[in-house]
Amino acid sequence: MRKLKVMKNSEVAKVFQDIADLLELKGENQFKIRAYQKVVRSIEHLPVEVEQLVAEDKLKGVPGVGEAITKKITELVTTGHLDYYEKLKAEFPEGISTLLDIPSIGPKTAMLLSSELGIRSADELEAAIIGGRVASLPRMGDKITENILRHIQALRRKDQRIPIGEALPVVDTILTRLGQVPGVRNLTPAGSLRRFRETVGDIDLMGTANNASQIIQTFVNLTQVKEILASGTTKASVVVSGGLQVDLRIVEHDCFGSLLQYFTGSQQHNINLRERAHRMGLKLSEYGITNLATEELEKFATEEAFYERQGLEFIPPELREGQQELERAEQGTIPKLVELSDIKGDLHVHTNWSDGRDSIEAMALAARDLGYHYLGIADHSGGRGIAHGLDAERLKQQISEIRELNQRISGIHVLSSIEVDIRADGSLDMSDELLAELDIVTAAVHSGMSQSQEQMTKRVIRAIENPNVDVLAHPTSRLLPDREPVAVDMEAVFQAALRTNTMLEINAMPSRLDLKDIHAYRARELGVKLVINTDAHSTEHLSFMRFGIGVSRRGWCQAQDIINTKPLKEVIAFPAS
DNA sequence: GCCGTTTTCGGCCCGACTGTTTTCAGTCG
Repeated sequence: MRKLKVMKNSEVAKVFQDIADLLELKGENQFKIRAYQKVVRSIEHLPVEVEQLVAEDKLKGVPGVGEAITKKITELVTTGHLDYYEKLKAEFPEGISTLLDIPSIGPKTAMLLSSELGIRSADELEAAIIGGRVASLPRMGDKITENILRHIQALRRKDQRIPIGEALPVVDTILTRLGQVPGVRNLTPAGSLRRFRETVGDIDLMGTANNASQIIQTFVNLTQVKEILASGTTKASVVVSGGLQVDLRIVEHDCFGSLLQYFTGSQQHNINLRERAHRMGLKLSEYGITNLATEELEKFATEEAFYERQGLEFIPPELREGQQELERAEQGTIPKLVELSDIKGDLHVHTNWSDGRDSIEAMALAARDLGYHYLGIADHSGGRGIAHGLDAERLKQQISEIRELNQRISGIHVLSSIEVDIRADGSLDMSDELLAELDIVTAAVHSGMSQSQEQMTKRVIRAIENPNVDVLAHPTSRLLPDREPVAVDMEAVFQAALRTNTMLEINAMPSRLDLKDIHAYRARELGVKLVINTDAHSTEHLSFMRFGIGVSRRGWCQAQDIINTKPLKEVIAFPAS
């Protein structure tokens, strides 16, 4: 029997997002619209394929999915078609919902532009504004049309979300400088950056201070500031080099907890939290908690106190995505998430033996400086010509050099490893005999990435099943922001890893973050062992570990789920068989 | 359209900003 083409979760989510947009244009009940938006976010956070849930009749367990949406999702993934959606689309001129992508344009404005002027795209809108046709419409003054033009031009410049790996260093520099201003306290990022999402749209920084104006002045005068958008007594917005917008808010100390909570989000987390509070007779806002009966406002200096007042355990920012975190906090079963300080070593770094910059010894000493107990040297195998990979002869040489180095240095143990190439047919680019001599074998796909899902899945699983392979590196081979993940059945990969006791890597390189958060979640849930590696190509890259920690925390991982939180003995002994 | 420590019906987060108003609609986070 021929299987229908698999519908990816992102594709299902897009259909429901489109439905929500169209219902907005239609002026439908806003709560119905919100129900669809909630489902979109739920699908985007799903750690398994929607198709699998449909097959197992488990859709009802997904937050925000009730009877009607269960039917629609089922129809969509089983037939590839959704009647309700097609009929809805037919009610509107094609393309009109793309107007909603322009900031400052909502459903009312989009419908007005479409019905009065027949506008269906950003380009048509721009021409209409310049031609003066838009000004004749009600509530369309000069300020509004100029604003729309600005947004259209900004969209063309592709001011979009940037990888967290680019944003975080900028933030570090700014926070270090602001931290030197006397009297400033509690400086911290908020928003998606604090939740450690893989990409961020803009950056929100928060803090408390008695002398707010002094810190605002310091902020807007930073050397990396290219443009000041706003600068007031408690808040400022700037654009830094690279086009990233950074907002700083300085607030009173006594309500910092509720403010930080509010600005950390996510939006869905806040909605769920506020609905719950409402049932308790409380109203939440960024200023604190109001008792609905007495109208009294209670303020909170810390997030811990804010959550505690609602009978909830503290929820780490990485878990605030509006999924199951409130129930867990209510039950007091929020896990103690893995932390950077739990990490005892890095099992995937490169040296100048292949495409790395530094020597084995330099990498080992840098790892020792980080407090690590061990370091795995995993240079490329020869099949990857461009990376100056090792052939059998050079690998043997490297093994003996590492042996010699371990005699000479103390405080860290260097492990002989390799990042062996998985060939197109799933065989490995190094003899089993030689692989067996290594402490750890990491395998990865670097070529033939356009294979079909069936081929790629077979290929990867064949590598996983090789008894010498301990780790599968960057399992989807995606690159942020440009290269899509390869087509591979992740559920099958997880099952194979589980069956063969093979570790899956959370590659911490900011352009990879692979496994990504929801994959880490699913793998952990199934009991697959994970390892967080930096894939460092220089000593500086060892600091990428924090990004892998962020991903694993978003996957609800504890130290016990991550192999490289364990002492050397246990790492070498894994897998037991 | 979803959902339940008040409910299978009647609610559904909350506040700020902006521009266009003369009391507020629309959008955003």
